[in-house]
Amino acid sequence: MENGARDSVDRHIERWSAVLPALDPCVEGAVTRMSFLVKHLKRVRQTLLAEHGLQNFEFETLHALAGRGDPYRAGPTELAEETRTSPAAMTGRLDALEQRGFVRRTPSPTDRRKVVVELTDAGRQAWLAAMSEEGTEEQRLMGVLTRREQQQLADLLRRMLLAAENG
Amino acid sequence: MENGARDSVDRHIERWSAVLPALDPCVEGAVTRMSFLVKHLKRVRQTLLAEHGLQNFEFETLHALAGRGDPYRAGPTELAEETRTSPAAMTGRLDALEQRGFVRRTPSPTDRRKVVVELTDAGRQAWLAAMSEEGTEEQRLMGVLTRREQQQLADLLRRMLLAAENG
DNA sequence: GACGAATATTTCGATACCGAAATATCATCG
DNA sequence: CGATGATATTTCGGTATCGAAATATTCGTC
Repeated sequence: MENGARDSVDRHIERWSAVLPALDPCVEGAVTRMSFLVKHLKRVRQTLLAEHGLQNFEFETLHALAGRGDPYRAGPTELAEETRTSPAAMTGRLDALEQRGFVRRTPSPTDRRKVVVELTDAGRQAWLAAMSEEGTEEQRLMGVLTRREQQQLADLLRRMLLAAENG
Repeated sequence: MENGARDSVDRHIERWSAVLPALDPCVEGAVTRMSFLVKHLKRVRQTLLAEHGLQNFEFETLHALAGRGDPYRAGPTELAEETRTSPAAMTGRLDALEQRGFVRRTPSPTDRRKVVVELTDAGRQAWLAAMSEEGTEEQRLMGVLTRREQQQLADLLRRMLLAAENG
């Protein structure tokens, strides 16, 4: 056995261990790999989305909004939390999306501080079109794992995320 | 059993499944959790580093340089690849670090196109000081897993990263 | 009902980042 | 040797992002 090949992070860690023996290879390795995988997926998705005339942040926002289900509505603050961005950034995102006609901003009838962001038909179509190819690279990478391993991975990450979210 | 609590991603996916049944909860869940965990760690690290007067990108660059081992030298391109940033971004990073006296840029004696970036003593001390607290949150999150599970996680991620790196 | 705290959104200034072009140097090969 | 392509780094223009301040509205409470 021990069929596994070494990746770039293994090489990193080997060097680091010589410099700082206290470093935990397990922790450092997992965290660094997550960071690299996320950056990789972001890059690939960016080029894929470009063919559909969408930016990364545009798709992410449409995705969050589409995930709300019918009717596709949410407040800017909810969307900011859902996508882990700042409220200020979400204002900029919505400005761009509204200008393209993908979302509509209307004042809330019950609370005049609030704004209701709604996905337009054009926005939903843009999301669906991008969605068709979106996820290809994710599936390719996850595809190297068995179904059971995919489940294991999701479970391990869920426990970590719970620790992150519950302070 | 089934002790596990639901996280924010589980709630996302439940909504999405109603909208788009073709969605693979396993893939989507793992990827989204990685993205959120990375963002979370970045935020926490940023506040920790601020107490040491360091920015996130400064630490990341010093970290990559320190990881080279003695003598702490590398070219801008190597550092850019190692940190998964663009060469243009690395130029900006090095400008900032050089101005603070944490790195030194000298022309390569063998190839006049190249630049040798070297960690100064001040840079190494700044890295070490930040390193003491750095990794606290990483260890807290990884700490919810057993040692064996941590190893499993690192192994699963390694296989995915290998798929990403090998086209 | 009025006043202060809390909430929701936007504006503002600053900045780290990226892609593409520019610049300079090296390597290859006829 | 000279030309062409590859490599290394920087510059440039544009932009998505952030923290903090500004603005507007609602809530709690006395």
